[in-house]
Amino acid sequence: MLQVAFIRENKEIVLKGLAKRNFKNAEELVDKTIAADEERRAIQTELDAMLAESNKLSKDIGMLFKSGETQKADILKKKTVQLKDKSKDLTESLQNKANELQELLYLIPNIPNEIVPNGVSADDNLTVFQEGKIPVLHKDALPHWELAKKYDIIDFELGNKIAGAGFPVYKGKGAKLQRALINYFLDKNTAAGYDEVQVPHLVNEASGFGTGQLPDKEGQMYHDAQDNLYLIPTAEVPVTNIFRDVILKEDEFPICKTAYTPCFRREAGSYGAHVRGLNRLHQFDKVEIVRIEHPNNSYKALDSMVNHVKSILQELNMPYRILRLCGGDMGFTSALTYDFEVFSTAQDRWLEISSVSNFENFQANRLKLRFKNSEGKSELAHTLNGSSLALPRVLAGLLENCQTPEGIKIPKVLVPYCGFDLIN
RNA sequence: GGAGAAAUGGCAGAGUGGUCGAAUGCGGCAGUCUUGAAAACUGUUGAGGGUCACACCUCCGGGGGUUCGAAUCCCUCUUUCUCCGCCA
Repeated sequence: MLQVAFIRENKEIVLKGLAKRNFKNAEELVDKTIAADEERRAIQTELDAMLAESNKLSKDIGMLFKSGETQKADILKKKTVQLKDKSKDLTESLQNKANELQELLYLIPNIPNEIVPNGVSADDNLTVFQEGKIPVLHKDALPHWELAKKYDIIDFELGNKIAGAGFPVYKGKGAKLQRALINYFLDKNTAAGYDEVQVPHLVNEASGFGTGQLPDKEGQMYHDAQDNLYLIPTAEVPVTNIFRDVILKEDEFPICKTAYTPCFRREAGSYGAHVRGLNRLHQFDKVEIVRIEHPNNSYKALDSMVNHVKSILQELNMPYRILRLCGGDMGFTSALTYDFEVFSTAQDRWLEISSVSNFENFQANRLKLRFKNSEGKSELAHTLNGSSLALPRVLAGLLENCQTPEGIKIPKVLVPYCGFDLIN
């Protein structure tokens, strides 16, 4: 969430940013927020004055008791009782106002970076880079869900039986290829300086709020009501929350973490051909990279993350492109996002396999993730994350693009991880 | 799951109803001394709100209560430790 002080002092910038997101009724919301903040501070000031008086009286009473002047003390007691009633009311209205303000702040998305293109939908995203040769496949080439069946490496029906749609079972070489990809990605990430961590796959409510999945994406997460825990939709949640309520020293930057986790998404409302096979799942594997950065360095860090993901796709020899998301297609919490898409030759379309974002201090504000700056003051850090990489669509692209009449040729870099170079 | 103990500032650790945002030690930072460093000495050192700046307010695991007044008493939740039970 944005800082109230920032909104108060930069209303025009905020409105301009929201306009880029095609955000409806922006000015009304911003004005309401600023008003709520002003009211909150007014109440706070009034309450503070009352408490100050009450504190002073209590001290006086203490002294009077000590010196034995109990009658005088009793008179003061009566006064404080009155004050207490009033301050109780004020405390309540302060709480209400603070909650109201909080609710309003939760509704305001992050301000897009200058270079975010205008636009309303995915069609308006800007292709900033493209690389890799799109292979010409033999005429009997198949989409990955057919290949999965043909070689018996992924069983969607079996997953249906055990859990439901969107929970595939990987078998044999398919399962091993999954494991190979995970290890390969983790090795690449750690070689690039990201510390590997293993984190919980369930998180509490505070963590959900910390990274912004709550309250706005409540319905997208699986929720265990009994213990009030959420299955993570991405490793971003537990990994970034490592730094919730943390004040870093300036020399601790940069913080670079990588984690493999399964990801769980309800994907309520998805349907159609675009969710076939591995295209959209309720459970999938992903290796994530997360960085905590000094504000001065976060965009440099974003570039380096983009280059890192590039290098992986180059090694895998996959045709891919990089999109700079437009205002209308960007996530709620992001200031700048680059999506990576792999071309799926048999489906003749691009599949999103990675999303790399700078959240600036939007998440940090909720997380209370700060650092001591050179003046010794606490300042919000910047958070970034990206997939490096999400498995299912990499696998889909790989199966489709690497198919030959003899079978699926495994990219060279993966062979040491799999122990085989052909699926047939 | 049962029984007991505990949770205080970066860390250790005092504080059981009144000038306590909190002794003391360590650590950190700044200075003195030194060619430099160490040692020693001196000072400084939590977070948030608020203010032009002060003042002032809130916070001693979370929430609630008693009281004129709570780190301190009561209730509750969470977490940690010890013992027992169960167990990959």
